[in-house]
Amino acid sequence: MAGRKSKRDEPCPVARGVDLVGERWALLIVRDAFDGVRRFGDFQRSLGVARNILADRLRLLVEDGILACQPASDGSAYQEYVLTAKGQDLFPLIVALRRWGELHLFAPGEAHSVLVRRDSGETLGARELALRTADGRELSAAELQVRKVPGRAPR
Amino acid sequence: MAGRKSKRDEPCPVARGVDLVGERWALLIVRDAFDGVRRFGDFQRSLGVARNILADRLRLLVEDGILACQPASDGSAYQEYVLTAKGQDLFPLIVALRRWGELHLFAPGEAHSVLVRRDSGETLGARELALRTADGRELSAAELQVRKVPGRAPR
DNA sequence: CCGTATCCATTCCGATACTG
DNA sequence: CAGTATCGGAATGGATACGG
Repeated sequence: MAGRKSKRDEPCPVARGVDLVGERWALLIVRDAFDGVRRFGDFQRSLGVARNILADRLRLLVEDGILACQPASDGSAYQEYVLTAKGQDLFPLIVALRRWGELHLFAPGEAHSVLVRRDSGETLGARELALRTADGRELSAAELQVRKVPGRAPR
Repeated sequence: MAGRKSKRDEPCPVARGVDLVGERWALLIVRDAFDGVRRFGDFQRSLGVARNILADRLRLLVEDGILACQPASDGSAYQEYVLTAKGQDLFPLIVALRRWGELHLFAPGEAHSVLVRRDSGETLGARELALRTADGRELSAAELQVRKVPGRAPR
């Protein structure tokens, strides 16, 4: 008579998204995957998560098409986990979370990891990581609004 | 000897962010707040969450400085919950999640809520909701990289 | 209408032992 | 090294009753 309620059928993309990646480990695993981590043990050491939990989360992410499970790349007889196209599309989400964290979750001057350009090494701070229209103007919450699906029950 | 481990001291802004808003209800409450929801009962009906859980999450979000608890705006003798500046800065995160959901979590042609411009009513689809540099070019994962904090134990 | 308090089931998580 | 199995404790979530 308890337990979580699935939002897989909600008409709001945010709600469905939370259902898949709104869990404490999912986004951190994806973050590590963007960082180049592929092996079970490397995820485990990087995250400090219990192995059973990690195995379960990896399985779920593969089920949801966010990670793919490949036989191996080096000689190892084991699996490696890489981002699918769907998983790679989570990049802006990770960046948005990073930006918010940089802005609000560190004391002034406190050190944190940063995004840099792979070629030039140039650091991208919060200013450069904004949500913009094609003409480079920042999108603000004030000018936007959600239009709900008409023919749906309110809940 | 179990329970969750806090990531409040991690040097990665993503990890710290997950610690605050990486929970099943937090982002949905924030989403509703962007939608103009302010009252306890309205959150409750919109989310379908148990009242004790909602009260707890609202309290946490206020503690974390994401929501502010104001005495009232109409005559009601009760509270209302509005986004602080820190909370409003979560907008790009919500949008990124929405974009990903729109792209990957709906069947072709399936209806979902959309973002529209408040003035013109123009719909903003996934194409318009990208992460861009100031000159309007999309930022891709391939060209970026995370530089970790040097003087930290790998954990 | 707005919350708080309590109860119970389920889920989550960490530690550890175990198998290949 | 890469997982699986199991256990106990903690957190989560839903229902409901209660008081302001």
